[in-house]
Amino acid sequence: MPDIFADLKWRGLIHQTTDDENLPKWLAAGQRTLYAGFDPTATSLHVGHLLPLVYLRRFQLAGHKVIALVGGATGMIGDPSGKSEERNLLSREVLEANVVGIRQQMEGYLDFGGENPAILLNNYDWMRDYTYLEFLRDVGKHFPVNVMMAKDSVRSRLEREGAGISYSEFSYMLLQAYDFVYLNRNYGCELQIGGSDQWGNITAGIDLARRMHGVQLYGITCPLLLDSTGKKMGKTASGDTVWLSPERTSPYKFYQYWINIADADVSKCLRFFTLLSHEEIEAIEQAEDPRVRQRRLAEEMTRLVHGEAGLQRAQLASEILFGREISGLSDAELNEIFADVPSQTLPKSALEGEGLSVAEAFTASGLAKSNSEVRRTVEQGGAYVNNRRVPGFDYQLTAQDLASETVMVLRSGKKKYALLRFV
RNA sequence: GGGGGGUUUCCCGAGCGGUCAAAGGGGUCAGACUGUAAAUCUGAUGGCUUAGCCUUCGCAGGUUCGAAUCCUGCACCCCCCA
Repeated sequence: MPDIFADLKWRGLIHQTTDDENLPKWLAAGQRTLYAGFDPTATSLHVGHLLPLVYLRRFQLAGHKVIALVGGATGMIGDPSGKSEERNLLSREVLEANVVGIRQQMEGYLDFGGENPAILLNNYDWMRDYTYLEFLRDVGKHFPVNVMMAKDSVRSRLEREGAGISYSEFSYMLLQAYDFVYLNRNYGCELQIGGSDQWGNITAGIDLARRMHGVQLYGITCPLLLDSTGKKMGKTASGDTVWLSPERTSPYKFYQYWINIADADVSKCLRFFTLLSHEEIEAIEQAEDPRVRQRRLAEEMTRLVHGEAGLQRAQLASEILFGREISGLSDAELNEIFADVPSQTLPKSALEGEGLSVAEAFTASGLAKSNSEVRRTVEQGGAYVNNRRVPGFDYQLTAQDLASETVMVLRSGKKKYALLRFV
């Protein structure tokens, strides 16, 4: 059995463990069962979820049994960990849709077939029929309030002026603690992994198991995903969340996200997210051309999330988009390459006669909000049509400026593209 | 309840009767350099039919040839006293 603990350590993926001494040996001694929980706060997972997901995958590949738990029940309450303010409750319908979406995505990352299949569970299944009275007697009885108050997630809220915490969020940890105990009883699960903000919830589960059944469980937390400037990762430069579903974040944008990872963070990302071996990663880190690191990272990540076909598409699009003048391509090719780029449709007649002013074209495409903005961009040399710089604000676009039969490719600055279709 | 201070363009923050679309910083955008980086440098940053015009300085009125600047009322915020 491969030494999973040493691997995690090498990758910098161990933040804390509940038993530094025995955990490595215990893991090395045989197949263990572990779980990680996922909050169904949206219909899709995002880059932030990838860390625990790949974490589970690593364990699975090392021969351990993994459980991915979707929090259909816990999501109804909301985990206060790492949140500075009380959260709004999600409606039941939204939650159900989210659970469905997330379950589907999980299938892409873990192997649910084969010799050592992963297990996918939803805690709503065992919490649904648990009555309040029974729960208080079985579980609540084992939680000293003074201990609960001391947990980071609760204390930081109480200390924060004007924040406070509701009773429901306060008792969230009981639910997660009980999940662990339930999984232990029914699936032999003995280890929980999560982000460092999950420490309080994980130890709550370990305490509960000891009190209820006298068993010893374990926990490992991984570091929070912060970049070198201390900001949470997983957002594009413009602040959009990087989702794992191609509908929400196109393979092209996803690929671009990783290509644009800062030098200071690229090593960490390679270690955290990819399944590449230590030797491979070290070789990449020492490559002559520093861009190899980002390219390789983007390649691995896009292949993992969007498959080989998605990667091909993203790479082709990137090549064209950051290349020279766009010409000699057909509608079909352009539509393929720019599948992810926002587009607007205008009547063909707009290009006739005088033609279409640059101002109209750029505002219609959504690349600029006002004519003044277009004027500025053009005057500063940042406006392009088919990757050719627009010579002046007075320039009129005609059928001559089409990149293919009906498509015109507009660009503002270095990276922002939009398509205009003329029909 | 009494007294004082505040509310400015995306944010912070100057301005205290005309030279104010409003200093400075941050952010953002664009350009150069580069590696589709970082750092740096340059420029831009209310709108428009752009040498000009129009709308902005909490809200509503007023004084004045002219108001972000003065007066009145209202709303919200902060501080001090009770």
